[in-house]
Amino acid sequence: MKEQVTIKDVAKVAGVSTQTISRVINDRPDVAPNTRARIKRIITELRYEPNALARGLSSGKTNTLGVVGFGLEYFGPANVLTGIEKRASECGYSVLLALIDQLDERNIQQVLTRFVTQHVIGIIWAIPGFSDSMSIVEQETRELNIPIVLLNRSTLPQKVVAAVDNRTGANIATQHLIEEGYEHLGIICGPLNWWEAQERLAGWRETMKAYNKEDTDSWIFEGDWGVESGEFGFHALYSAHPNLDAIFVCNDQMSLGVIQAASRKGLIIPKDLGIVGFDNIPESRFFLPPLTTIDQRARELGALAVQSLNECIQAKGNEEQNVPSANWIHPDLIIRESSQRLRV
Amino acid sequence: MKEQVTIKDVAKVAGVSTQTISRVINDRPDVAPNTRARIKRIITELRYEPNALARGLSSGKTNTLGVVGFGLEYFGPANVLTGIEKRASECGYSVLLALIDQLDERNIQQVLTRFVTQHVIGIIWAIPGFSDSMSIVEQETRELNIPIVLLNRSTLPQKVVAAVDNRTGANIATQHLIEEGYEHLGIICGPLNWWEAQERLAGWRETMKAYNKEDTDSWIFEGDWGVESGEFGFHALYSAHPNLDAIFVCNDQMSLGVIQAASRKGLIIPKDLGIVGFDNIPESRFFLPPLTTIDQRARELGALAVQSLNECIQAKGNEEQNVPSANWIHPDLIIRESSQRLRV
DNA sequence: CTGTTAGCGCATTCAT
DNA sequence: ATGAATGCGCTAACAG
Repeated sequence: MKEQVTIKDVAKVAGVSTQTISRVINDRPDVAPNTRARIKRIITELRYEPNALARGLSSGKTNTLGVVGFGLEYFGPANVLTGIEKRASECGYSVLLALIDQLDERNIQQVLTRFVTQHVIGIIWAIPGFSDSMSIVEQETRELNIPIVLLNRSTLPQKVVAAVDNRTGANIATQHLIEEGYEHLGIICGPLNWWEAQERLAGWRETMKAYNKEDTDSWIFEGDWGVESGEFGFHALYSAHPNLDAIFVCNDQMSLGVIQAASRKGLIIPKDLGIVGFDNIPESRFFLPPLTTIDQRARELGALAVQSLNECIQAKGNEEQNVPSANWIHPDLIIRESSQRLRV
Repeated sequence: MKEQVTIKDVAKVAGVSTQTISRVINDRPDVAPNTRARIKRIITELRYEPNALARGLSSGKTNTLGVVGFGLEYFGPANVLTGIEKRASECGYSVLLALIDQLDERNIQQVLTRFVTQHVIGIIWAIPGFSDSMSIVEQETRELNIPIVLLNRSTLPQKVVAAVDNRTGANIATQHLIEEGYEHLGIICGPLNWWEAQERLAGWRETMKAYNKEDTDSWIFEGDWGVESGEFGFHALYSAHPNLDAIFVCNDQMSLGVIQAASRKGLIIPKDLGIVGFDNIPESRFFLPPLTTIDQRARELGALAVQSLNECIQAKGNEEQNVPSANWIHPDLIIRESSQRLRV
């Protein structure tokens, strides 16, 4: 039973008061240089580690961030979390993780309560923005008085949001297809109660309009992010429009379904059908053919979230000014074979 | 600025001492039923939530688990973490997450120190067992006096390990191929400094031997889990053994590489080449052809880890008996088209 | 069944 | 530049 070394033990050995030790471990300026050095030496010798609980209780501040996550089995969310953890630990924060699968009020309250009792100093809400859940989240977090950053959702008054610029991503993808010479473009989008799916669809529409391709409604298929819905989507669009020659597929899983369904129909990709996906999952590079796709840079989104949260935390110390803002990650187009008609 | 409601406030309103409140929130038996009910009512009315920091400091125990993870961008680890978080929150634990990418001594110490200062009540070490890192981990965690469960690695004296039974998984996979009538089996395994890769190879060898297929060394290719190494592996094995008719590929990513390389060579799967993978990633169901694979049940492994840890924690309270043990998850064979020669 | 006393390890506020 | 006193919110140990 290794007894814990406390600030008192260090003080006793150093022959000073506990306050001085406290000053040293908090890097306060008002300690004599040689005293500080001596104390630091003793601290390492004794292997003293400050008790985070006591610190938190006494100061009213912890160095713990609460992170609410969703769907870690998917590539994007898992990478966001990785980015969050990395940057957080770089900033000296610990990460308290809560995963949610159902966004009902009870779950949300439970998670937030846990965070409050643990006195996290900030919260990152890394849950996809479902249109039907906005109000609950907003309501529950409003009274919290803990800085919070929301990820990948529409902006909210008084809230800080960090997100991938899905709309621009869709612009880039669509434009790329058009510039490769494809003329009859469809889209297979995600479930439209997801903010991300809405944005990608909107971006596609914008670009289509910019190229004078209006009247696009019958060229839209709403999938569910799964491989199978890519297959369904392809069949639906292709049978409605036999002249279909390109599809912007709003994630890589569904793209896989499209590739397979189209190949079975005898279509050659990219000659007969151009495809651009979204996500850049590791496998997409090895699809047949390799998939052109949009890289979300999810890890960087995670880092950005911590960054933004950190600013809120600092700002809170200075003034009671919780600067609401939106911070965007600009996605990248990764060009591979599935969209390159010109090169064939 | 919402002031925190404390146990004192509740006590004052209830007209009792803080001790009684403490007893109620800790579900101690020695409180009069109606007093308890009254206090509970007041607690909800006042929206009182106990301060976890104060509790931890005072009692010397927290309800926080430390989890060290690795490679969340892969399906297995992400699912293990999901399983951990779910079961942990069911058991009333909070999860403190630390991610590591490099297993050097500094990183390990840093993570463990963070956990110690936060006074976690148990640790789950969800890092793949690399043969070269065993000693460090063992050494660093030996003095810790915090219950710890290690995941997916060889057993260690005095330590609790929870793992997928990779060897049996490989047995099942290999046996399945043989029973489907394949005769000339190769294996593409993972990096052999991974415990999991070693076990799968060992399982394959066991079964091969059981079917009187000895002298297998030239039928082994060591990959790196990536899609490309599946391609390499196939080419290497196929050129060395043109009569190769089946491969046990030790993860699904590499299986994808094999499928593609073999298809390009004109081989028909499963007629000319049978393939069994490992992991059961969501995409594997949609490979061409759909992949027969071993499901690790990673989520259940995560749950099992929490379970085991919980037992350690309880045991520690009762006696100083830290029962070392090994807890196994039995993997499942998922039969799909890629291995079914008989049905063709 | 309930209350009193003491203290967990540290930071804050005032001294000096 | 350093120290003494006080309290953060809660629980443990004892008393009654």
